[in-house]
Amino acid sequence: MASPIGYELKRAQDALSRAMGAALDELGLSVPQYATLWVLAEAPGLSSAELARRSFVTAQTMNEIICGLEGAGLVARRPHPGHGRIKQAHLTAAGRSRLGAARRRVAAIEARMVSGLNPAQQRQLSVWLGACRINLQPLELSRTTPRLTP
Amino acid sequence: MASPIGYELKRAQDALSRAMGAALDELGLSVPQYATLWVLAEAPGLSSAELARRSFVTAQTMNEIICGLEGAGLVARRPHPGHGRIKQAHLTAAGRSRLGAARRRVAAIEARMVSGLNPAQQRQLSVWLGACRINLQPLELSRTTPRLTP
DNA sequence: CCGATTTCAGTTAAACTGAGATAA
DNA sequence: CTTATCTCAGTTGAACTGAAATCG
Repeated sequence: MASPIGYELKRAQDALSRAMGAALDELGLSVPQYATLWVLAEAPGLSSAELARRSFVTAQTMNEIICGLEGAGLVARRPHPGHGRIKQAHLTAAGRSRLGAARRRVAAIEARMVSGLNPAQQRQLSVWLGACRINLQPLELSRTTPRLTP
Repeated sequence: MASPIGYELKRAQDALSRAMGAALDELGLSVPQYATLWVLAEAPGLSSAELARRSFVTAQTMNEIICGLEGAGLVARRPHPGHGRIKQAHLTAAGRSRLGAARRRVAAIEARMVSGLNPAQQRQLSVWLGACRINLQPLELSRTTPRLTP
């Protein structure tokens, strides 16, 4: 057990998180904000609650993230037509532009991170990481998808 | 860019961190405390400052971790003979026993995490993760090893 | 005086739980 | 009445910076 795989995983993610944080900070974005813009670009009109579910955080946490983005003018929210309580979020023009800049920076960092691996190896690494996550999920499956055990 | 590798990395580490946190919590340990016990078992007698360097945190953060471990009776510290200010930390009998129990739980979690991979693939994954970390380091190299640019 | 170690105090980022108001 | 959404308020864990005391 010279250097456990969990240790390598944590160190690698720490390094990525730091690099992304520094790059996004220059754009006035936090990592959670970037992640939320990313989800919202692919699924416009989601509610805060739905965004929270897809990002694996609580509704309160997502509310804080969304409020920050709204205050910065990157996201706008409108009441759902015919369902007054729900607020649908979507990117503003500024939000799309900022996300584009952030994407480019993050893509450059990720490219540097896997620069020693060829495309097939990069795919393999991604697949293995996905398998690791899934292997660990069962124990907390009831927390993230409570609907399966009603 | 369907599912970026950085996303997979973060999700996998999140899952591992949650699983470890839950398992260690039952033993009254936090993840940083476990990591410190681990380092200390392999290098007894280290000072807080040296432990901080090896764990990539500030001396203040390590002080908090060590004080927690000392208060729980898992670590004891004695003044360095002939160097009054330095306190050398080492595991107590209780600390060694607790670390053993924690190790077994963590090993079980890591084994489950990579359960779909054969030993060669596990080694490959570990190597790639190490490469990812190193590829990201140069930009913050001056922070973790300031001695290289005096 | 300088450098390293320890430690007190305050702060931050990012999550959390609790609780309340509202709408379907 | 129940359930889901949104949001205010407080808390937590784990990091950080600043600053002070001590030792060699």
